[in-house]
Amino acid sequence: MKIIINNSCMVPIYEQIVDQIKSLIRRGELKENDILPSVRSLSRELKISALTVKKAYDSLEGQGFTVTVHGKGTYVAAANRELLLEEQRKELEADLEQAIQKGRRYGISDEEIRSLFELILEG
Amino acid sequence: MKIIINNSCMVPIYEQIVDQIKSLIRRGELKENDILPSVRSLSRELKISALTVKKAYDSLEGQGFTVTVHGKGTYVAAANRELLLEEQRKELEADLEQAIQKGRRYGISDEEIRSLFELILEG
Amino acid sequence: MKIIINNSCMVPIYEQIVDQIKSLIRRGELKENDILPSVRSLSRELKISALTVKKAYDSLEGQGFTVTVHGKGTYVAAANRELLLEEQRKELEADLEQAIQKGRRYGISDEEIRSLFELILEG
Amino acid sequence: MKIIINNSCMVPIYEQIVDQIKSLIRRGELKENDILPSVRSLSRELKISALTVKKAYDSLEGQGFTVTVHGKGTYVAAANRELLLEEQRKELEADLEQAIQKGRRYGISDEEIRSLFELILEG
DNA sequence: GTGGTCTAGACCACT
DNA sequence: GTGGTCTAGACCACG
Repeated sequence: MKIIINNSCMVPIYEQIVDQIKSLIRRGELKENDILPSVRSLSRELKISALTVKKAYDSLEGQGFTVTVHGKGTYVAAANRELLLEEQRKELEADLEQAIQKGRRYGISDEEIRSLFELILEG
Repeated sequence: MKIIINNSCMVPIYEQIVDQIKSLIRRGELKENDILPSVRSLSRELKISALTVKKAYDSLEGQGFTVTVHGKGTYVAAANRELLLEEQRKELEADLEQAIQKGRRYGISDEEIRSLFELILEG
Repeated sequence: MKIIINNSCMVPIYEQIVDQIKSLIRRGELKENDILPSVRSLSRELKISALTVKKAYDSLEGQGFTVTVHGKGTYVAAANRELLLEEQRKELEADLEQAIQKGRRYGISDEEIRSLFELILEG
Repeated sequence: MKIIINNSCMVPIYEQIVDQIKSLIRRGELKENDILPSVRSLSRELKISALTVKKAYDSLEGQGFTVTVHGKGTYVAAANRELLLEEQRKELEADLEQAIQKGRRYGISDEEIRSLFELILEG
């Protein structure tokens, strides 16, 4: 589990965990019936509160991506990777569209928006 | 002052006010030395607490967009177009960066992100 | 009455009026039994609210520098110019001392404080 | 945290808190990454509203002296000595300027003001 | 009338 | 537990 927490960005930690586990499932690095690290071990590994990891796992289970078996652990559910991919793509699309619309409301030209985008993407 | 409060979204009310007043300044609907509605009248109009409006006005003043005169009112500050443009550009940059980072967390390649971006921008 | 209002500084307008009339009395430009401009005329002249002028006159009367005769006007009281001078000097002394002490608390050297003072006085 | 609130003076409570925390940082009693008392605990300790403490903390963060992490607490920011020194110098400058202006409003000559200043500084 | 401060308590999100 | 927002109402100072 190579999960990276960015404490300085404004995305909540539990959401970063959810996003990255979804990504691992989509890419096939986590397959159906694979077991996730325990709440405690992951919290130790990431040096964050166990409650935060728990919140992420709860969210994943609520969305149907995992199944928790009491006393045993949390397992990857029978996931529809295609569906997941489509969902994530749509989420990204929505975010990008919202950003672009905001830029246009601000009177920033499409050319400027594009160059800004490329600047960030290239790093 | 046509300010619209969306209570159902997660953006704080005072921030919605700040954004919309900035927008009015940018679009020239509020000009230098124009007076903003009083804290109390706007709070009455929007049916929200006066403190919430005050918080918005404090934020605007802190960012240099307005000047408050005790006992008189809050006025649009001078020479803020440049400031506003820079500010908005940074805001757009932050939004784009966040979207890109989310895409990467989802394991979507930069190429895919770029093509999605172009699709939205062109479409 | 050459009273100058500085709207941009943080001293309340009514206090500026009080200070300057005290100064006129001290310098002998306003003598015992001289009549002050009416509230209305001074408010017109300074382009400020009549209530603000009234507040200044009330303050002066409260401190014993003027006497108001209903229906006639406001007159300079039998003033003790020496006393006034001493009072104002002490007030200035207190302000300067407080500023110097604050600077020292901040760890700023006397030399720096002095050069800052000279800069402001000359500038 | 030995913060003392003076209810009888006209300086707002939140500003007194801001000033004293800045002072603690300047004197090194609060170092980089130190955590400030929580809003609630300080409000309990000082027997004031939590909102008042929050306003002080917001001000400190706005001025770059602290960093607030949601759900964790408020921490002393890095590299603020320079900032603080500049800030304090400006504060002293404002106080001195105000004193000088008051002296001039009182009709006291610059020479008199200077000699008074020197008297206090040397004395 | 205006803005400035403060209270006491509520509900929410994050850890 | 933490901070973040919001309310409804109070009192003060300035114009």
